[in-house]
Amino acid sequence: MILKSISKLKWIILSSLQRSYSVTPMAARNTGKKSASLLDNFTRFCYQRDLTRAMKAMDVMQRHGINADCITYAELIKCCLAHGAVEEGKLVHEHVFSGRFEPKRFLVNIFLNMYVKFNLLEEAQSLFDRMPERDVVSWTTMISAYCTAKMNDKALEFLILMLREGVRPNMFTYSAVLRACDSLVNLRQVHCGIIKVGLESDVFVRSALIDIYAKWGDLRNAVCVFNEMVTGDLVVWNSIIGGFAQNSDGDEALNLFKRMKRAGFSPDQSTLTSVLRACTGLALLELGTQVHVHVLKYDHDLILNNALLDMYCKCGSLEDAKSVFSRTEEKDVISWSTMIAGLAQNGYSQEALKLFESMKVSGIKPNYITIVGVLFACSHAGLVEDGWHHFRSMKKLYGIDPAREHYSCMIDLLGRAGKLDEAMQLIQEMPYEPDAVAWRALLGACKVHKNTELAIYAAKQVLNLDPQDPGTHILLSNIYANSQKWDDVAEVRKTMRERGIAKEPGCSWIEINDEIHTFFVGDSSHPQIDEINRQLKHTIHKLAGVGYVPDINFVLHDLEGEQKEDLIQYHSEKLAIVLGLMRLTQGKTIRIRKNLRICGDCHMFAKLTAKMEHRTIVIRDPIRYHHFQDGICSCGDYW
DNA sequence: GTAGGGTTAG
Repeated sequence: MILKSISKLKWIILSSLQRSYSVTPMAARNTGKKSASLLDNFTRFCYQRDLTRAMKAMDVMQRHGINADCITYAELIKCCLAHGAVEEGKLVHEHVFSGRFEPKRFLVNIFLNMYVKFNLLEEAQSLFDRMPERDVVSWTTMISAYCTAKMNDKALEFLILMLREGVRPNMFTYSAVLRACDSLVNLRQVHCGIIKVGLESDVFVRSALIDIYAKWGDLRNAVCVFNEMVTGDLVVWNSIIGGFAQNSDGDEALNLFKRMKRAGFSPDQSTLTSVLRACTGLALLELGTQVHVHVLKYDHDLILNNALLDMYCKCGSLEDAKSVFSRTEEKDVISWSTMIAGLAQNGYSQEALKLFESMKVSGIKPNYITIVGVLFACSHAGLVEDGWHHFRSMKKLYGIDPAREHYSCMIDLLGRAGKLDEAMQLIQEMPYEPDAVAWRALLGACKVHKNTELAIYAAKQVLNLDPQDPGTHILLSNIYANSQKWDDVAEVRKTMRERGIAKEPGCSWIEINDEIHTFFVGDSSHPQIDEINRQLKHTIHKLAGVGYVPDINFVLHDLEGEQKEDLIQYHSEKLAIVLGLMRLTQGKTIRIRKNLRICGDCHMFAKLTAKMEHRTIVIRDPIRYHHFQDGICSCGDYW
């Protein structure tokens, strides 16, 4: 009833205005005044970002056939974008295009951009197709849209089309289109184009180039682009630091971070996230904790907090991780997955599984990475049935198809439980071609459960898929040696020589008072090495009293590639443990990071030392975490 | 009016 009255009233006003418009000059002047005030109001509402009133004013203008200027409409679109008002945006589009009013090209570009921002790619494309003239902004908007939609081919095709139409791409176009380069080949082609038009020095283009080279693992070229930096820019620094951090070169990421600070730049959220990632990779808890202080400034940055959480988890500092996790108010799937995997990797399987239940209660949907963490937890707790349950129901409950990674987890789980036949069966039945990860999982199981025959088979499969893997070559050679198959040993060594595969030297490092102490096997370069050796002998002697016998039969467990003549007592982690005992105050956890898998003897050494010295020792190898406490290890002697 | 950098597994 009320609505009817309003529309009737509107009709009366409108018709009276229309009538008066064509009657007398005086009335026309009045109407002119009315239009002016309508326009005035409309303009004011647009600039005030008052969407509701602006839309009402536009409605009246529509009925009067009045149009504002393009700049005001542009303001209104900004207002729609700010409010996420899709329908209103469409109405403005209709209004502007409905009369005899001809919008300037920049306004059409703004509508184009609006559709892109609202994820309405089809509408954007249709508007683009109808544009009589398309300038560099129109093309760039479309290219950027296709990049965001990960339609790389389309984005690159548009770059060619625009060049054909004679429109020259600018720095906006190139910084956008670089994201679409999905191989080093097309990246180099686009890079050539950029150099040709002299846009390589633009900071936006430069950071995009560095980023995409790093994403394709070509750090050499990323550094080349970076080194030509003429003007400084934080994002360019962040691109190169992030590039190294993401490519597992934490050392170089941290070096660059120091250089960045010397160059006078203050780190922002993105820098700190990459620095934390570098700390995570290197297991540098002290440095990571120092970064935490700077993170406090960005309390609500979820990405940064997730990186911090992961750093504490991967550095084995679960108390800090839990504290960061509980203080994170708006947890997302990554926060939950990180914490679940962190607990599982550090040996707290039951807690991890409980947290998974809490996650579901909280309403956050697990993703495939979450499930990897859950299966990992089941595997470590020996929960074969629970593992099968999660694996079999993941599709039904969470809509996630089991991926290779999930199969590898299940192979690990079955293998760990000694069910080698079932593990092998799963490899054969999985709907994917088994990869090196799957075979390595089986190999790990064979190693622990001492199934030499299957171990040889699995190792060969790993080497078919990853022919350069030094660890597996050494392991295979050791298995043959153990079985007295000397011809086979010689064959493996020959293959390694031919393929130029060197034994990677074992290396461990420990952080003490901001200093990183690195040890290689049999290393004598450390300034305190004599004292360390004395202490090591002393510790071994004391351990002998509680039953420690150096395990020289470490064949199936020696992944170091350290031959028997290398005295196992000089394995790098032992040196690092001893330095930790000497330099870290009683009660402080000894945390060691190692580049290769820990050997059986060092594992036993760490277990007994932890018990004898009443210390917690955490050794993180490239795959597993080992928390030694009170004579036992969180890995359950399976690694 | 169009553009660049950061988080979870294996």
